[in-house]
Amino acid sequence: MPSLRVDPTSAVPVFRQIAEGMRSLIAAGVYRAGERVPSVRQQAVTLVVNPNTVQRAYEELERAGLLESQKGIGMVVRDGSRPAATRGAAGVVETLLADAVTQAHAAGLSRKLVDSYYKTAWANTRADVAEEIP
Amino acid sequence: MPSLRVDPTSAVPVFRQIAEGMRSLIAAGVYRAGERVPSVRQQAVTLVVNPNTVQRAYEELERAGLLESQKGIGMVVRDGSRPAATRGAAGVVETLLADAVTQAHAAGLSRKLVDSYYKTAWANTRADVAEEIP
Amino acid sequence: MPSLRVDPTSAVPVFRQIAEGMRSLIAAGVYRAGERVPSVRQQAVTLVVNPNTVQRAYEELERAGLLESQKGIGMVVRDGSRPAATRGAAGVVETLLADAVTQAHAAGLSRKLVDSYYKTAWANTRADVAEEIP
Amino acid sequence: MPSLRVDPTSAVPVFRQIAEGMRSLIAAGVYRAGERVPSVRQQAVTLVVNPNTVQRAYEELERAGLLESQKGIGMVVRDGSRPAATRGAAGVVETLLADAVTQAHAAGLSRKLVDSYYKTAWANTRADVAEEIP
DNA sequence: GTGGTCTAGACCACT
DNA sequence: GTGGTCTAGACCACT
Repeated sequence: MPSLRVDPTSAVPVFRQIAEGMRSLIAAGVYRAGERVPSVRQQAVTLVVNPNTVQRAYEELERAGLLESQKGIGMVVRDGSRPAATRGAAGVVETLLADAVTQAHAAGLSRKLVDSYYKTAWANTRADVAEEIP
Repeated sequence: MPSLRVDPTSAVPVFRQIAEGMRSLIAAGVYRAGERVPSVRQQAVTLVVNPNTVQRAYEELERAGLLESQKGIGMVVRDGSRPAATRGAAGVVETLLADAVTQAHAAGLSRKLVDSYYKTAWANTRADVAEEIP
Repeated sequence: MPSLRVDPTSAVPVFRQIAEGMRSLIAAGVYRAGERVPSVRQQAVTLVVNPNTVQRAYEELERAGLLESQKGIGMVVRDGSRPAATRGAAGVVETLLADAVTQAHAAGLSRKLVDSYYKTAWANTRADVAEEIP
Repeated sequence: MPSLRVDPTSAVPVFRQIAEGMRSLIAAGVYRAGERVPSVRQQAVTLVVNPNTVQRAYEELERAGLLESQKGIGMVVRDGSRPAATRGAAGVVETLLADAVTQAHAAGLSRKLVDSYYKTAWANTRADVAEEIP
């Protein structure tokens, strides 16, 4: 089961990590249209983070049209948000790959070496999944 | 010739962008052992950045053993720094690719789509080079 | 017949929207002295709102002297409440207009432009009425 | 000289009052393209408000494309932001007027009475200006 | 000094 | 309990 984790030492702000992580979970269909996502406080406990930080992440997702807040109820996934979430995640992945390739090229790394990193990354991902299944 | 650029809007601190950019240039052989790198002030003017920021980047490279300061001369590339720089750049690229693949997997993106992004990234890099040659 | 509606996304608290809406209906003579207003539960269903929220609005109207609760009957419009309701609504309208004009003036909008907005607002109101008559 | 004030008792969040107030000042040409606006901390002292609240207002203006943050320097008015600010302020004024007229109509207030409020609002604004000139 | 992020903790409206 | 707003105060990167 995909889960949300946060790296407090990363240069990427924690609230953005949470927003992007939730977006991935929506893209993956873990949270579906009309369903509630974990409440601000609950999520804060899970991620060991201040509620305000989660709040900020959820606000960003609301502005992006993926979530909608219902007074006294909680945050709910909006209709049609899955394709939008997928597009957003795809954009991030595309940018990361472009950055990686640009840096590799600038440092004169061989295509062969970088290809091997790319393949290994996929292999490790599958391995993670495999470990979780049994 | 690959050049150093900085994105002030990025989440990655500018001093780190400079340090990693310089490291790539060393890895690529643009700056060779015994050669001087641009002075802090010169570099600051070129990158439209505060000298303190460049200073900090150079300190990081000194700690990493890639540069050393020679009195009255300036910062000089240390002997044997090229393979170290290459290893460092390779590590960053490896991490970026791993992040990209992990996020792609979390969002349920198809391997096929992500492969296409990866190939396009390489194609764009070559196109850039081609443009720069004439 | 003018009806009561509530905008849950507004910055104005829902309970206040309800209180002011009811006051307008009293001012307009839709609810007359001695008559019952919709029960808390009924109103809550109509407005798709929690009964507590309606309750709070009715309490506010009670404190304002427009409604009184009669045991076994429900909330009833008090004698002489119509002029008071009209004065209250007039005060709100006066404040809104003052705010609008103050903000227009602060932003340097021309009197001509703001006059046109004001006239259009009246025209739209009449159009709404016309639509409702047939 | 137009100044920025905040009403902490209003239902409108303070950070939005600040954002809209600053937008009016940009629309009025008090802050011009390329100029710095008061720093977050300075503004917070002036308005007797927490810096985070000002920060949030400035973020909203940044998202709206009116301000731009320059690292270590401060928030600067973006090129071409004046017409955008004017349009934004006009929209708010239009909405306030529409609300006022709708509520007046719902309460059965006479057009004559509401017109007199509207005219008085303009008269008061001019009076304020007159008071400030000598 | 300037903006950006985060924590800790409080109060409010609404369910 | 749920989200929304706000204060007080801290640390970071950058000028």
